[in-house]
Amino acid sequence: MSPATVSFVLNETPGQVLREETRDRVRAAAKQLHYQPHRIARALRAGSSPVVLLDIGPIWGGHILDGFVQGMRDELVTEGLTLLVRRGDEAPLDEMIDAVAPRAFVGLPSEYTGGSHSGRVEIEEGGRLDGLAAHAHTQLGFLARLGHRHIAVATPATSDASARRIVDLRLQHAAAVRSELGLTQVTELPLTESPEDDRATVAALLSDTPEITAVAALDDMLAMRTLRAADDLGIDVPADLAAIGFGNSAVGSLWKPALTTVEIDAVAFGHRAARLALGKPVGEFARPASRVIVREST
Amino acid sequence: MSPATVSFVLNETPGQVLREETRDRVRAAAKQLHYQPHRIARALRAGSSPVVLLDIGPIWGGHILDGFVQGMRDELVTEGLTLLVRRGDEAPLDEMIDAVAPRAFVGLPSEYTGGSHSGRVEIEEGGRLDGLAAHAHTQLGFLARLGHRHIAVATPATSDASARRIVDLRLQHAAAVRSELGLTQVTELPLTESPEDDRATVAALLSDTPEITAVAALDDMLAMRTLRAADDLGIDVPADLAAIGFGNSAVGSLWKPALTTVEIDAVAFGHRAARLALGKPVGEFARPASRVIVREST
DNA sequence: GCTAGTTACTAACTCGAATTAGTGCTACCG
DNA sequence: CGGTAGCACTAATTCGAGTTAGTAACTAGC
Repeated sequence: MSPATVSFVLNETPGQVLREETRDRVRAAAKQLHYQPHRIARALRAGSSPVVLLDIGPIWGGHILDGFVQGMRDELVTEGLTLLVRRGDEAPLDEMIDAVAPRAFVGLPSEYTGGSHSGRVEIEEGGRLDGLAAHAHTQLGFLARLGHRHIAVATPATSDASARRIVDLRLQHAAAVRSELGLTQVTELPLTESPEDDRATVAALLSDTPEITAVAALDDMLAMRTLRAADDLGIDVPADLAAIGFGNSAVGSLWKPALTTVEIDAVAFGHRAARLALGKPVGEFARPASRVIVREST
Repeated sequence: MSPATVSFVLNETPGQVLREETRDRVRAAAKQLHYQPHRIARALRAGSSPVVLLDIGPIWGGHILDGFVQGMRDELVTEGLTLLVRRGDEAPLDEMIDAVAPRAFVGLPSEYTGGSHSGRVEIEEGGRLDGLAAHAHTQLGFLARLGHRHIAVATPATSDASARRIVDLRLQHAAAVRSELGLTQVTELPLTESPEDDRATVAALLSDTPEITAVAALDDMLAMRTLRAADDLGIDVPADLAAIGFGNSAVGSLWKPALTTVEIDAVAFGHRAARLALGKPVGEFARPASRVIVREST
């Protein structure tokens, strides 16, 4: 068995004429010897590892993320690629790209700018139809249809720059759909990790701007912080203050009152992201990318 | 500049006599040419990528995980290694090990058995002093000291085999510390994703075994499911039923009543895991690996 | 027996870095 | 002038897979 012949068989090199019997012999030998191609050597030749790196921003988590990852994986396995996920708290992005040499890189709105690395794709999620802007539309539109005009947007009171960037991006989307939805005002409501502080913040906001009748939160956790503060202040939800979350997390349905929230079709987003990263054509969304799950808090 | 000389300088090969001026010239040239050593080629020579793969079981999440990852990373950067984390829902473990060829592999109690891969370390977390057994001791011991004798352990009603394995492991730990703590009985309380089902399960358990006065949950989420069910059933917490969580997650302090929980020193565990994986000696714990955060639910 | 066609072979080389053994050159000392 | 450090060089190899060009061995047809 020459290395060349073996290579032709195992990699099914097109245009190579080999007897079927020979192919069988090679395959049998490979099996018997438990031949496992050395991936690093392959990667060296190919120029990159059979890996796509997904960089998650600091905010996303839980339910949505799971679906997104799932969707990307579905798409990548068809190409024999493995998905690697980097969370905000893990190794620095550069270090990670350097260490694994991925075939492609997918970043949700991130700090990462510039870069000569091949196959790098940035998803800016600003899409009017399928990005965060659309989700803002879904969330605020629902409140608008219920008659709310003054709405507060609950955000995390973070000082982290990259987290802040995402928050600002989402506030911009909210502002962008404001007039279209006939909303009078959209105010920011920055919440912390402390229930006491949050109570004070909510109380201050409502006394400053009593016209506010609803809170749209950037995630379910923030919505629940709001509900907790409202409960502490003796505010009736949803009669005096409605609240809607984002992401349809598990605790939301458990809360009392059960949290109304926006669910997004994360799996479909994952598919899209993967196809984009691989340079394959992305199709249309089969159904709306986000929808409201109505429960008791609105 | 010969390749050999350059290699000696850049890798600081010990035992090589070189003039400082030459070293400087090499370094300057490397900088000017933006020399970036190709990691895959390096990995090929070294036999593995400069990466340690951490495999998280299906249960862990949130707060604890963050600390653990942080701790491992602290330790690994000193060796120039990058930490990669695999969650339960991502690519299969084999595929991932195959794709990145990590220097070492760290698995929390997992399905993964056998394996010729070098540097693979399984952490069985059964340690009496510093593992899950110790945490069970911390959690149940606290309830025992409050006078509880019949305790229910809230578990996720999962059918997933690997998740089930971890649950069983933790139930075993609970059973193991039972007699030592003077507890009469430790019963399993399997909770689902449905508040209605949970309410029925809790009601059934308490009518079958009215002696039960406390619930110890395997994580905070399960503790909150229990609290939700208790609230629905009109059970007074903590007077008629106490509840303690595990993991000190963010929502726990937000809940009403605020959740008593067990916090574990995840960063220290991360350090240990990394040192273990690298074959370095692991020291003693400076302080208890877990402690109770007392709030209103007990 | 010659030619053409089929099939599998050998040998050399790529990817990029690291490492070894051996060599050449300079400078200094006795 | 010979000997010996001190220093940097050349050339060859390794890691494992994959690829290419050229060739050898065999069979079939005329």
